[in-house]
This record gives sequence, structure tokens and C-alpha cells, in this order.
Amino acid sequence: MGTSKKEKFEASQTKLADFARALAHPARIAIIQKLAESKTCICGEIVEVLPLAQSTVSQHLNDLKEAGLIRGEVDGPRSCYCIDPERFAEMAGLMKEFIDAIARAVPSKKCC
Amino acid sequence: MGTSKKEKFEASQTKLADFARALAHPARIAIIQKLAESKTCICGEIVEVLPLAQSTVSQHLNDLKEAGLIRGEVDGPRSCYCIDPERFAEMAGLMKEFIDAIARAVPSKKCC
DNA sequence: CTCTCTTATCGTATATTTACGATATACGCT
DNA sequence: AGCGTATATCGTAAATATACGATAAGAGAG
Repeated sequence: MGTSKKEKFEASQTKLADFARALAHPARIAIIQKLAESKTCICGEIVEVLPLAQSTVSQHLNDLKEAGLIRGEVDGPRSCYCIDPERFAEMAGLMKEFIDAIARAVPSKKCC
Repeated sequence: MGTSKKEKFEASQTKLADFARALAHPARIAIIQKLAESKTCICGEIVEVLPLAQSTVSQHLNDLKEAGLIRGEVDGPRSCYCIDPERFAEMAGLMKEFIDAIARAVPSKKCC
């Protein structure tokens, strides 16, 4: 019964959760940071930086691609990954909106 | 070999990943939103809103507690959960910093 | 054409997450 | 003391995530 019941929630909540999920591993955080700071990126540079096997890094890259945060073009021997600016901005907006809404509501309260 | 190697990454990356992990499920997003909008919260109201069993909700609440985002005081039959303002602000700050740093670096680039 | 280099995919092992029902616990009330 | 209500915990099952080595696939060099 360990099936996730994400479809029972509001779309905005699921979308935000998916974004958070994509960031829920330090390797994926590191990958995004690395992609942001370097211009044209190949996978090799990323593998060198991370303390993980090449296949594992490739899997994390694929996770980020499925989440829509990065785009990757396979150019034969070396492939080019880069951040998808529109999608990232969309996700970032959702996250900030969420954070601000909570922060706005919370400080006015005394617990119990 | 499915052991997570989080200890091999930078502390800031791991911390951000942990925060994202806490938000990586729509139920936990919904719980935080509900806690923010209601004053003194008891678990019962949360269980009623979510499409999940009581024990599952309790588990999600515990996840959020372990992440430090909420505090919970067990008051016998009804317990009081509320958002931890300092911790939430800390996490929110980290997340915004990350997002802004990426957003600042990305738009100036043409991919490949 | 073959060799090499780079990245992706497959197969597999283990850990973690998600979920539920059943049970335990803790307090308030009569 | 015993009952009812609300929450937590336990036990368990299934799905997913994490990681690695081995292998495949694809382009360029010789």
C-alpha cells in the first residue's frame, strides 16, 4: 500500500511538492549550482566534482530533466545540459509564493 | 548500496536538500498551509482535511517535526502543532538565497 | 573500420518513503 | 475506577530512491 496518493491533492500543492522533490538531494542541488555557474556544460565536469559514480550522476541529471528544471541535449560523446530558465523561474515563483504566504501568516501568532 | 551519501556534500547543500525533502510531499505542503492559516491547531482538523488515514497524517507531522519546521506539544488527547517561526524563516532564507543565486546566473546565458 | 572516450541504460542490492490497520497511550469526564 | 475521544506508535506491505558496476551506444581520431 505504499502507493503515493498525490493525485488526491490540489494541483498547486503537487506541483510544489514535485519541485521540492527535485531539490531533495544535495547532489541535485550541487548539479544545479554547477550548471548555473558554468557556461556550456558537459556531464564530465559534473561527475568530477561530485563524490558519486558516473552512472549515479547520470541518474540525478535525468531526475532533474524529468522535473523540467534542466534540459539536456545528447550530442553523441559529450552532452550539453543547462538550466531551463522558464521552468526554473516558474518553480521558483511557486516556491517563493508559498514561503511568503506562510511567513506572512505565521509571525502574528502565539502558539497555544 | 542504496545508502545515501549526503555526508559527502557541503553542509549548506545538505541543509537545503533536507528542507526540500520536508516539502517533497503534497500532504506536508497542505499541513503547513493549514497550520499557518489556523490559530491553535490540533491534529484532528488536519486529518479531516487530508485524504489520508490518521496514522499517515501523524507520520507526516512527525517528518515535519524532525525537519524542525513545526513544533508539537502532546497534550494528552489533543496535541498542539504549530510552525516554528525561526526555523521556518531560516529554511526559507536558504531556499530564497539558492533560488536567487541561480536566477541571477542563468538568464545571461545561451545554451550551447 | 577499429579504437577510444563519453554518456546513457540495465541489472541489481539496499534503504527509505508512503500508507494503512491495529494497538497503545494519555487525558477528561462521569 | 472505568469510558470515550484523540493522538501516537507498531507492524507490515508495496513503491520509490539511491547507488554502483557492467554494458551499450554514439561520435570522433587514427
